[in-house]
Amino acid sequence: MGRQPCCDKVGLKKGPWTAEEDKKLFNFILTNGQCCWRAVPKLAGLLRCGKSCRLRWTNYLRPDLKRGLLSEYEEKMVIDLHAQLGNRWSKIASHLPGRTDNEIKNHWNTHIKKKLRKMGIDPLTHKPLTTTQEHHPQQQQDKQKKQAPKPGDARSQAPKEPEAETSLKSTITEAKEEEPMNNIGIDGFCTDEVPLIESHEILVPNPAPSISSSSSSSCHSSMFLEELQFSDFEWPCDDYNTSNKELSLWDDDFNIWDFLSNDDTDKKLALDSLSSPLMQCPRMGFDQDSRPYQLL
DNA sequence: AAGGAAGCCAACCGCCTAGGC
DNA sequence: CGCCTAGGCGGTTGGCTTCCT
Repeated sequence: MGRQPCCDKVGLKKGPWTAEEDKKLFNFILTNGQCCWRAVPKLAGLLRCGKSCRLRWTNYLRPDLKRGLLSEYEEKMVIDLHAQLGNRWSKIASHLPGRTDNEIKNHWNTHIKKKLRKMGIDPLTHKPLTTTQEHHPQQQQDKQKKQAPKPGDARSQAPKEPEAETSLKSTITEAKEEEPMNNIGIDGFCTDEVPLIESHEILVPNPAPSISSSSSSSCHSSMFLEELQFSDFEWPCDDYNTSNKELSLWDDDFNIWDFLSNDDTDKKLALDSLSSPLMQCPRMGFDQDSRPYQLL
């Protein structure tokens, strides 16, 4: 017996998300947080399956996502991490704040693989290609696939977790040292400044002592959450195309960090609540000076 | 300029695993 | 222990864009 589908597929919408759907999902998650994805579409008034909603949120709507091409530094990180972790995209993504596993996987398949081959490096093994490999890369890949333990698994290609994690730190440190100072983020928020904090080290800063911990309540900022729902914000509905490039949440017209930048502590508090367990969005938070930081 | 080919990437599918109940 | 769900993953698809002829 197979598993039950994640949802009743009859009458559910598939394909590209519309601006309206995005808005519904975004607002729903903002007000209710992430919980029980199966129930989300129903409660949010969407004709989508829960899995689709989850993917849309994690891959596109999450406020802490970076958009755009991977920087050279990020590419280098991906290559290094891939050499150590194999095709464990989520693990790799967890070391690149604001990037999703899908995004990294796509970038790997479309850009990095080619780049490495061009450089004479086998993207699978990260070792120099032999002459025959260079001439028949695809053939070689197929061969390697057949020799590989069992599909699925990339997991088996990679060394076991602890070793990988240990050697990883040196690689990351190394890569960080080489990173040029060219990726100052919006409003001076530099992604380089993102502390590499383990999950157990995550603290939820509370800039305004008078307000209870963001993790304990979601209601203290409800009015600001309302504001965060962008009720006045113009969502490009009609001409919203499938590649979603017009969606301006993160583009020049509107950026979540821009939204934070105008020294409005209340807004920051509201968004702080988004980084609380309620939102289960542990990559985002604010430091003592109310400067945003992202967590791994 | 037009049309086909190639590239890109969001989204989906099916399967697996982990964890909660 | 078994069931269910979320999350993770590899592989794939399909629509849009860009490139090439």
